[in-house]
Amino acid sequence: MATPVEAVRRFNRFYTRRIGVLQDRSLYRPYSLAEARVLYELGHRDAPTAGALAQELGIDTGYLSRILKAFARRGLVSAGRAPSDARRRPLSLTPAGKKACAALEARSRKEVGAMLEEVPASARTQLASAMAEVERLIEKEAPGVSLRPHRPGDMGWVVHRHGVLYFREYGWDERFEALVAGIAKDFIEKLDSERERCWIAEMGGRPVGSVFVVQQSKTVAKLRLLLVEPEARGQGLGRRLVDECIAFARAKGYRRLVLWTQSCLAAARAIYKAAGFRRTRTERHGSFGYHLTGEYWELEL
Amino acid sequence: MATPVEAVRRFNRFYTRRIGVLQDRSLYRPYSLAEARVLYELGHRDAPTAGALAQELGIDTGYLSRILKAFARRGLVSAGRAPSDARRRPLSLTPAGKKACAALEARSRKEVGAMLEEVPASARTQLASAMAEVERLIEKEAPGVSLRPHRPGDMGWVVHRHGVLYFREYGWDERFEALVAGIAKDFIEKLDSERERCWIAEMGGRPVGSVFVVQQSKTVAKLRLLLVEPEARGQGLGRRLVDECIAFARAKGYRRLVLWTQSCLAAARAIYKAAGFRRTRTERHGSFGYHLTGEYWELEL
DNA sequence: CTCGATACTTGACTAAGTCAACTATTTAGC
DNA sequence: GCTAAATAGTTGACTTAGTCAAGTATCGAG
Repeated sequence: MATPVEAVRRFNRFYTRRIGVLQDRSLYRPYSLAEARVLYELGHRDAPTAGALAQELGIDTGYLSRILKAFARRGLVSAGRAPSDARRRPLSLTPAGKKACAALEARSRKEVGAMLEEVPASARTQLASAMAEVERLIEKEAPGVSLRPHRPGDMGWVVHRHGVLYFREYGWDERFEALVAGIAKDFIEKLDSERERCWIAEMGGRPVGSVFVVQQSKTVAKLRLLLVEPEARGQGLGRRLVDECIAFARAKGYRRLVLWTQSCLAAARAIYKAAGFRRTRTERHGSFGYHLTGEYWELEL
Repeated sequence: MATPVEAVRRFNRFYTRRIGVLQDRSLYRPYSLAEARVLYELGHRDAPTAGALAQELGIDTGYLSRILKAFARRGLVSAGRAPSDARRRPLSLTPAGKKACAALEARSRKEVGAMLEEVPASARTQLASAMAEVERLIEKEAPGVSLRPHRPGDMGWVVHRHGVLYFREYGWDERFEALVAGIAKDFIEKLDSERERCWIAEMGGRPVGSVFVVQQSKTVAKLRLLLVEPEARGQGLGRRLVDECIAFARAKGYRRLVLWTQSCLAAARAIYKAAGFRRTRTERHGSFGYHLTGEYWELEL
């Protein structure tokens, strides 16, 4: 795959062409593309001023002024007056303007619909969500991360991502993934929902992290399957997940929170250490195709 | 989420604006956007004719002719002559033209790079792949489906998608997902790679289906976890996966291929039936939050 | 009340893009 | 091999789109 810069440039070329095709002049008749965009904005916002429109659409104010004048002449828009500032002229569509806007929209919808006919039906929603993703990624700040309890599909996600990431980052083979699958299975089948819990971290509607607390004995809880996706790292999510577990274990009256990890998992170990865990024991073992050193950590609550 | 048509329209508005910003006139100086696009194409294709360029870029031939003439005057392009057809004039950049093209590209790269600075680093590759996906979905036919053996991450994917899809389509809760996780775990841990197998169906680089064959006894193989993603349905993939299993079971000398399914899974049952399986027994049970009728099917090999 | 912004308009212009008619050549039909 | 239709590209005459800077009206701060 090319670098992001090249990928974006490629996409720009592609979409410039595509928009050119989609925005054939004749589609907007009797309006120009700029006019059509203005009409659209007027139909979808609440009495904007000329300046706001110019900024939103990125067009010259002089040009816009002329377009609006032409619209006014044709009886499509009427300019009110702002109560507080007589320079501002809040614009709104007249009934005729609304009709023109609706007609234009209908045509656009039809045109896009025709284009979508070419796309296999199954791919259309994929297309919609890929487009939404592009927009989200360009436009918005990284969306906030929220935690939620697990729901159907999440156990599989946890297994899947453990499998992929530990293979990619440490080379661990499917046996590790199978271990995780077993833990996930047991979690669901033996779940005591009063004393055990799973948190899924979500960012922009997709999971980016997980952690589990399960009961090891009446007084000892065990933290398991802490995972943070690469794209969500470096913002304290791991720590947040661990803190959630600690608070939960305390609230439920456990006396100790324990966990098992590997010496090579530096990021996770740093989190445990910072959260107050102590290493109690280490143990060499050969698993998932490697020689590993397992570590037992615990935290008195 | 809106309909695909609305989503595409929204994206068009969004990207029109974005491209407008990105394609500020001054960026291409001393060329116009159209000139820059022509220059780019000239630099990246092998002696195209004017007609080919016009078609590729979707611009008027007359306009293009003028642009090319201006380029020729500035010594950026030279038109050769096609050996077979004297009307065609294969175009190529002179060294000066190549230099101009490279300069333009460098500027574009810099500009896009600056824009990408605003996007969190972790999101950049996501952006690139979302863009590639949009392009792929619009442009290309649905890519072909291929089968491959499993690799790390696949077991989790199988669990995940079973969890999500059976919940969405039939309401089955996490206990079903846990059952699948157990099957996946056992598959890896007890795998006899000579007599057992998993196939993952891939479309455009992402998994869209699965099926497993495991050994039940020396002479009996069992087909499990047949799954086809909604986007890949309706093109015989389910049948293809089942056929793969049958061929494998035959090749390995099994005498019978059996499977367990549910009466409500109409699509799967139809596939089994068409492949020659017979139902041998049914059994009511309550699982995953529903009253279900399990069915045992088998095929003499 | 004055000065410097702000919101919008206007005049004068250039660049961009379109359309149809034109030349030169090729291809297909007879 | 000649002619008509088709194709590749060019040109002239035009419209539209977009820019820039100067202009008017109004506002807010001192």
